[in-house]
Amino acid sequence: MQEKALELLKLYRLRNTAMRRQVLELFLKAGHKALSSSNLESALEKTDRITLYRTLKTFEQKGIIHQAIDGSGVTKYALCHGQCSEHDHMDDHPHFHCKDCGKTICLEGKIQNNVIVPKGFIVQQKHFILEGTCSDCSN
Amino acid sequence: MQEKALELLKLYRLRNTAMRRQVLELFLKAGHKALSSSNLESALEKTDRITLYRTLKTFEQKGIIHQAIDGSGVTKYALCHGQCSEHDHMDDHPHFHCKDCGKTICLEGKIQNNVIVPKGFIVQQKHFILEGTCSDCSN
DNA sequence: TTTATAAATGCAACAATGTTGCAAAAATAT
DNA sequence: ATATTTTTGCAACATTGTTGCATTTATAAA
Repeated sequence: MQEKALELLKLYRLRNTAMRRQVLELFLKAGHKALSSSNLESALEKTDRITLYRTLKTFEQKGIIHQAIDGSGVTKYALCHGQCSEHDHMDDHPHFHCKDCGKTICLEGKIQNNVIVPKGFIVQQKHFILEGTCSDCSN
Repeated sequence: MQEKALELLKLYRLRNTAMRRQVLELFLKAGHKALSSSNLESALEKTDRITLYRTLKTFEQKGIIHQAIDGSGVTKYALCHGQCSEHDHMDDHPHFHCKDCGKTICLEGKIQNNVIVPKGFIVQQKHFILEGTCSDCSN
């Protein structure tokens, strides 16, 4: 995991700092699960909220992580497993949000768009959120 | 508009107060456009943020308005034009969010769900957000 | 290996959004 | 007109997020 984190930082030409390494490792460990700022904060040893926010913004801009919109009101991020690039996120997959535990995960598959928008409306991005109960909570 | 507002308050057995009347009138005027707390606040003469939040919560619980999730991080509400009832929102229509002006509107049509969720996951609600440029901003 | 420089951090200070408890005020029922 | 229930408005607080600026750190250059 540590090697992978360092690799990614090098790949995206980002300086190797303690915060970036740790945050990246947490995202790698989380896999398809989205993490909020407070999630990360409690998992980190040394925490500076401001630096964390800036780290997340940097990672998002580079295309390492993407916002997982789940309607919870909390901003969450997940690793870009696909082919996201700088300023061009390709995360057109659905997100599942568990009402019980609050967890959000990235689902497989592309979002299909069969929505007809009124004249003059230009669609640039789509978000599909499924809300319900996850496998951990449904037992 | 005033009559309609009073009618709705009576229908849902809510006391006729200045705040509720005004907020309801603003929603009726907005039609399919979603309004945020701050949107409403600046449109209201006499404003108490706390009372406004409580009013919105009450209206939502009664099924008069529904949250229009748009990924902006700001909670927005729109009138339930369909057949929402107490604690059972039927607002399964897509929402359009304009990146330029920040406006969010309710679109016609039902959300179609062709997403396959992993085993053990139970879907209760769906949200479809289209992001882009609205007709007012695309000219 | 030391030094220069560019980038990132950590702090204070602030803004927006949202919640709870409680006394006072207002709306409806009697 | 009065009693009762609901709603309001206030203080106080919590969370999430942002900006400016001096200090520190990571990397590049000598």
